[in-house]
Amino acid sequence: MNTELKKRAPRRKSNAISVMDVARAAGVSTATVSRVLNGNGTVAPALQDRVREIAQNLGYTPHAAARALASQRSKIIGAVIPSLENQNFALGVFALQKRIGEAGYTLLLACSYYDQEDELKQVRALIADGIAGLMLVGRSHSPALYELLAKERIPLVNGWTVDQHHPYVGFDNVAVGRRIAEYLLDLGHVHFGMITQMTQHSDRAADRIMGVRTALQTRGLELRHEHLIEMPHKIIEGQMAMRALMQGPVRPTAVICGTDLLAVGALAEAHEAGIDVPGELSIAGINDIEFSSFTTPPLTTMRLPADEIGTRSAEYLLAHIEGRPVSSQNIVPTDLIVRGTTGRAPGRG
Amino acid sequence: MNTELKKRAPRRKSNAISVMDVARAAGVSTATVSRVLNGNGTVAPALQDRVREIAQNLGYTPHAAARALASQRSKIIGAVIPSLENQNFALGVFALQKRIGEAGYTLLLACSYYDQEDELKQVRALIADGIAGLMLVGRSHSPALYELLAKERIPLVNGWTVDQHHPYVGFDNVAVGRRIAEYLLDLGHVHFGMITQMTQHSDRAADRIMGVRTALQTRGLELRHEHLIEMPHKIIEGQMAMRALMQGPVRPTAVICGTDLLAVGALAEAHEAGIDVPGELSIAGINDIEFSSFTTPPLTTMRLPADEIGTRSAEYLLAHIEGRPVSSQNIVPTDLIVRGTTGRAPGRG
DNA sequence: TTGTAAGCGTTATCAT
DNA sequence: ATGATAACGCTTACAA
Repeated sequence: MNTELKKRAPRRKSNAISVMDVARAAGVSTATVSRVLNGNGTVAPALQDRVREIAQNLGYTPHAAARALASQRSKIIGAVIPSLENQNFALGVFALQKRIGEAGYTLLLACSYYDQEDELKQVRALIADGIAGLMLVGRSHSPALYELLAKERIPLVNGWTVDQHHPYVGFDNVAVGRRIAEYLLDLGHVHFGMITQMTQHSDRAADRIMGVRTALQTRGLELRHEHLIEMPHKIIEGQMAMRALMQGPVRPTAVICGTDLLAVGALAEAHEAGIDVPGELSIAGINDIEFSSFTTPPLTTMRLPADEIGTRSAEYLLAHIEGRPVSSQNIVPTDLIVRGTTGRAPGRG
Repeated sequence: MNTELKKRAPRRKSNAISVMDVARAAGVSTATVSRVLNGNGTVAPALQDRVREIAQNLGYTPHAAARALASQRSKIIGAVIPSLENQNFALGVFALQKRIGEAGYTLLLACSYYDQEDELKQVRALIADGIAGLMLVGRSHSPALYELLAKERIPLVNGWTVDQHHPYVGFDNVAVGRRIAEYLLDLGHVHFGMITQMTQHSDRAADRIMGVRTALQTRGLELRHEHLIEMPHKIIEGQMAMRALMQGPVRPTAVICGTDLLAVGALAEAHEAGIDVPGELSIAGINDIEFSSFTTPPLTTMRLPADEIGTRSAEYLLAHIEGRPVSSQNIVPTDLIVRGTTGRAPGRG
């Protein structure tokens, strides 16, 4: 039997500073360095300071992959949003990133393009990358996705929605729809139109429609089928939708738009068509984007604090990861912002 | 000497499927599985198919951290942008994410908040996470950042700019400023104002100002000190700036805004002040955001294709990582979009 | 309190 | 063409 050591060419190593380098420089073991830098274990205060200083001077940054592999946890949080084109989500992600960054976590970001299968694929990739937590948008996700997350024990939070079965940070989109509809009903409107994003891709849009419908039904009114138009989420599509709405036999006097972006398009069409807003026609949006204060007239809308959703989602995830107690139900406040595009129904003034 | 095996409590393992599981199920070694899945090495075609199928059926996803550790490379690309509030950057990141996603990479996203030190910190974190490539915005970065990247041999691309010393995907912001100024000069304007973002935080803003200045000087004109206003990047700030501009002794007849967002604010102020645009005053933006087609009148601006910057940055990075040849200089086309907010100088019509 | 070394899930080297 | 196994950089169970 051969007892000599097998020799083998060393593998290509990164030229970065490692725990070994720090340990050697400090005259201690790698275990001690690790303990100091991770704040667990017990190391004499004086030694701690010395190790920390040496690590600092050497410019040591722990290799995240190695750490993740050894400890079976990572400092990466994932988020999958439908699209970054929607500023609402961009702002939410921005706030999320900021908050987790303060806690030493980094953000792995993916987009689902409003598709559940894509979303599942993205989540698989994020899991492979070892995320410690995940933020999603809405509550309609692939069952396989929920299973996967449960199996891997990865904390999840659904944003921009409320959810019976999973932790969430958001608001009740049904209530949002109801609220804006009730406001217009109180203004005497009877004939309603609605322009929304594709409900096929957005449980939020579907909820808002339901809210509007509910409010109308309570007053014995209804949202006529031909007065509900679903469009891709673009200003120009909002304009097209409004044009279609104004060509029907019964013209609505109040048009609720699922988002401000669509409302801006609707408003632009009213302008072009010479329709007086809010004299002849009231238009309302949902979101309160920066722009909405600067349309003419300024847009009446519902304020939905995207940044707060991001921040509180981050806080939920961090707390959950670190084992601190947190509520799984996180309602974020919404507000009706009355500006210039809404008024009493014509002839009810 | 003690020759018995040391026993030790097993460490907490993840319950995910590993190469071992696949290897066992296929009756081969882990090496073979790895070779099949990574497409290197040489494995009999029939075996390849079998292994691939088994891996598929088992739902095997390689552990990214372990892979990164063993292979010293990762499938993660990093990006640090000033802010996600700026839709321009959001769109660029969106395109970048999409393109690298198609190639099996994921996106680690961080924000610098327009601060070089923050940016350096974020890049450090991304490097620790083992990014295979990095996209930054602009060309003004901490020297330490450049050193770090060089030392770690991480490919970098600077977006939204041109750069003498580093790979870039973007356009010459000086030329953009010059172009819009020349257009207005040709319209007979002599008195110019300019509203821009804080140059302190943006080499792009500084470049655009220089471009405007250059154009004016060529015609023997100048941008007066009190006619250049730097503001945070908000619509309302654009409005404030315009108000200030209109209160001075010499009122400009043409105001160039560093971004469309500022231009929207400026336009709103002109409206409120009862100033006729473009009769009395021409206003131009830079960016061509979706909104700019829907202001009244629609905004004249420079089109800067953010999505193309993202896509081409992704392509540069991927090519570089995979050792394919690519150009380090990537100019993206910009266009003057003449719409309704600009016209001949008053009295020159 | 500190050190030793096993083990995390892969890849890549060497042997067969 | 395939298998055995060292090595990747770190954390942590256990020994000292």
